Amino acid sequence: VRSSDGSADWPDRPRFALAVDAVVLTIADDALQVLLVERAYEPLGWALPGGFVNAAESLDQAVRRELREETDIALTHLEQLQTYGAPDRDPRERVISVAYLALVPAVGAPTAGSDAARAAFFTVEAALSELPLAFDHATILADGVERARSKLEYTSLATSFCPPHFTMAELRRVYEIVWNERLEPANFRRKVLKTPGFVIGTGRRAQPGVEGGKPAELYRAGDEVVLQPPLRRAVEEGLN
Amino acid sequence: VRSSDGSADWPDRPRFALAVDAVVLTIADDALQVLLVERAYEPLGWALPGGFVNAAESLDQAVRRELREETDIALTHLEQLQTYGAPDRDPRERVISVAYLALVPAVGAPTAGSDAARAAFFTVEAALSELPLAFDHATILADGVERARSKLEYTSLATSFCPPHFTMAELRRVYEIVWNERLEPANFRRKVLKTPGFVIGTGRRAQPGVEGGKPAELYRAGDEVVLQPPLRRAVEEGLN
DNA sequence: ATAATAGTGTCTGTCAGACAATATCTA
DNA sequence: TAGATATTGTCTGACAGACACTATTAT
Repeated sequence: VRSSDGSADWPDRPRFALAVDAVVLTIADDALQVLLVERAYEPLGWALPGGFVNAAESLDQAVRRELREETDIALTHLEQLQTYGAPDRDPRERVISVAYLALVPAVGAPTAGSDAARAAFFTVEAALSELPLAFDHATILADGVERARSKLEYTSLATSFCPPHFTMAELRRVYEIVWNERLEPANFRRKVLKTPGFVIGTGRRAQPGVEGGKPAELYRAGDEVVLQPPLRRAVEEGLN
Repeated sequence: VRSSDGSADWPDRPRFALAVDAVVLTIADDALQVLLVERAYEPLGWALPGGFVNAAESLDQAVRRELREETDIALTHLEQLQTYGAPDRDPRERVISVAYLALVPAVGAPTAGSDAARAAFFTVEAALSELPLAFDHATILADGVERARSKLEYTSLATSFCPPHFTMAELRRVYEIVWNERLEPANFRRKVLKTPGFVIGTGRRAQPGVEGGKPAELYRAGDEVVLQPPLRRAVEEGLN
């Protein structure tokens, strides 16, 4: 063992191709959706957006660069997920992939930008059960969704799915969709408002829907904050 | 963007040296300790154990191989922590490091095995404040300790620090040392025993200490289980 | 008996689940 | 007005913190 390296005169260490891949989640049409791109080269099919890391850029820079080419959406949250390095995960050559989790507010089309062959949001359910995802991307996606689910429990991360101004019902809907479980509006509101910094009330109110109803107060996201104690989801179920 | 690769006829992608480094934590002398090795090559000094990944092995295999050369302790827990890839984190050449967190029961000497120049356990406090750790290993260590601290809250991971048979006081002591905070014995016991699968009672009892006292029941670790709701530590404090 | 450690019982405050009641909008 | 959604209030059970009390060992 040579604690992370040999000596300077050991240039014969193996080198690896290094990629970043992103699980970009959003909420649209009352469902949790993930951004996928259609591959232009073999193996064809749908895959997570990503690409190879350049020689001089950091991993964060690499994933932001790749996503900027995919979509012009502002990433409201980006965190490293895990690194996948099974020797045969790419059939042609060994590729190490550093996976990221990104959350974006609901938005229209993925603005198939620049050289993207095709990019589109799919429901997570469809991506995992109907599409054959390339490489080990189904595993990465499942891990990303599980990370998002569990971080909603103990952080205020859910606001990353929301637009700049949102109502309490919209925020609650995020939880209900991600957890696939119904939450009591009154109790949810109490918990969110009792957590300092989770949301910040603007004075304004939303337009009532077409059905009428009392106009809801508009909030904006606070700093990311830890919920102590956490919000709790019932049981394991749903996908993955 | 080319979804994680270009084409098969694009062999000009950059290649990177890939290392695994491990934060190996244990509890000894009433303190949280970390395994460090003394580097045999420049830059000299102490570092986390680790080494370069071979061309055909998985990341898990690589870290287990490197640790087997360091110590013959059975790893009771091993999980991937995060990947560190800042372009200048190694002064000589760019090296991507996949960091792992390992927990081992208290044990004697680190059995400086095989080609290890020198290996020893240091208290985390000393490693972070007194030693200059090589590369970004201080950051990795701090991240590993924080991961361990937070996973004690919501999983039964603490048993990984214990020998095959342990008393409730020993398990509680793990929490007190890692969190640097005193826990109420009665309440701790109630919480642990009320969580199905956290510990399994053996019929046996420990030898009373030299001071006497009622012999404590011996338990062994159950499967890793999620604490719902979690055990709670008071506030952020201590190291990191 | 006394000291020391293990283990039990119990009171109390906090908080989440359930749900009733009130407020404010549209049609 | 009725219908819909937002918001407030309240009752209750689960559970953690605090701490007194009992049990079993050594000296």
